[in-house]
Amino acid sequence: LKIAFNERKTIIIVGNCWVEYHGRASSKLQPGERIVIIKEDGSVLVHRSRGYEPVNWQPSGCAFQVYRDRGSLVIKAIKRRPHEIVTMFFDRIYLLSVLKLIDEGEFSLYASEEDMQKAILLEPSIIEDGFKPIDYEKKVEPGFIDVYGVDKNGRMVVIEIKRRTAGKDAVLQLAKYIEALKPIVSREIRGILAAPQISREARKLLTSLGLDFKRVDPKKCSEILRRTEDKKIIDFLK
Amino acid sequence: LKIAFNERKTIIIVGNCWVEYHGRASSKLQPGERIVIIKEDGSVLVHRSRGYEPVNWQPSGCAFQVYRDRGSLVIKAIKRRPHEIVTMFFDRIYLLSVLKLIDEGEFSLYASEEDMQKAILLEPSIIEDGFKPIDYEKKVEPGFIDVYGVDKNGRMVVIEIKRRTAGKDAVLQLAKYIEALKPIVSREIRGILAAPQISREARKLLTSLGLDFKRVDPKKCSEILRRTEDKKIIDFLK
DNA sequence: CGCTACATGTCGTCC
DNA sequence: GGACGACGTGTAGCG
Repeated sequence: LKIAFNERKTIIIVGNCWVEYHGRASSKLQPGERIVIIKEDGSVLVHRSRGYEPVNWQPSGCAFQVYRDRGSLVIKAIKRRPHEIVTMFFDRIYLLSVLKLIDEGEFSLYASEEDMQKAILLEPSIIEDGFKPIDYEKKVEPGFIDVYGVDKNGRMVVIEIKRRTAGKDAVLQLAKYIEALKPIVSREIRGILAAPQISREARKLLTSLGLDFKRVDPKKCSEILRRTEDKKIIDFLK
Repeated sequence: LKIAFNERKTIIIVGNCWVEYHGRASSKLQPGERIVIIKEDGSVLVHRSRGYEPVNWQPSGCAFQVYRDRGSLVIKAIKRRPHEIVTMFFDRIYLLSVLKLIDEGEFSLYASEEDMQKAILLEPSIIEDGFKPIDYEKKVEPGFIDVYGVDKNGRMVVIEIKRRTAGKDAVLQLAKYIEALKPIVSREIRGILAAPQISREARKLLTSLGLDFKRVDPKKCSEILRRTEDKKIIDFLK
């Protein structure tokens, strides 16, 4: 097992164990049968029989100590910054598997907020006719403006993008950016929240602040992107 | 395998697979060797050889379809609300384990934000001398106030608790609550952000809004809690 | 079911 | 290394 750690293999252990954690918080897990995965990059997962989330874990970059103590196998996973320790005690092991996984497969995700941003820049009419983007990820005092530009009447437009139902936090974020821009830009500033949906309360707040909402579907955005990528390839081949 | 699903067992599969996901977004994972866990409550995890997070997953409550297609094992995990499908294709399986995990062990976590809240209510002096809490988790228009009360001079105090370094969002949250209370409470309102630390920018914002910061350590809070629990037991035994 | 806020969130990214 | 925001965030709690 120690050799396995040194050789950076992936380890699966199923057995009866109890776990302690100390770090940003502390936790204790009483004995029970669990699945433990220790990955080659030094990440650790302790999974119970239910639930998506691990009950205990450690992100990648751990150092390990393995030893026997009164008939139990003890594995310590130690991390610096933040300093955190997960200690696992096993008294019975049902399955122990040491693997070298070969995994070069590419992972691609579509319809993220980034896709929405790209789609708006490529096809600004999904916000409104005549909208012209000027820049994106623009730093202003309170943070970054997703996209800004001018509308068909030449008014400045600030856009905040959310890939899911926009809540009040999204409205406050948009309002914050506009407030920060007001002293810099003397012209009138419009704010548009672009999201697939908006919560009732957020809508109220938005209206009271004189800002706009524009329904934008992440899926459609990713389609626009792919269509445009295809077009690029076609243009290139011409 | 189908029987295993019906009997609500926990399944571990290690093998060469590719995965598709469609739902709120879409994703594709090219072939590679991975660890797949299907739990008895219908949650699914696809783990690569690195990283804390699963590359694909499904929260609990999935329905499953299992079949063979052109020499590959196909497992579909389907979820309603939101409607999402993860499809896994295996062409080689190195390890297949069907388990019934017995896990009744209790899990307890210390030093959460809830612990901090309880500690402040039990020992208000950790905020400041003379502070008297009135209520907690109080609903106001924009959300819930963690704790509020009065200081030694009878001024109203609103407290926002954060278990880690407070950022600008925490300051805005506190400011939001105070704004909402101003029309209701005619008296002066003080706002205190209670957290182990505060970011430089958040500090500036806090000061400019005339609000206060009080350093509170989550660990110390959990100690106060346990001390007080011990005291309760001692009092009970008297 | 919608909304709100927490989380040992984790992770990327920019300064 | 700190700060900040996104995430298919997940999860619990409340109306």
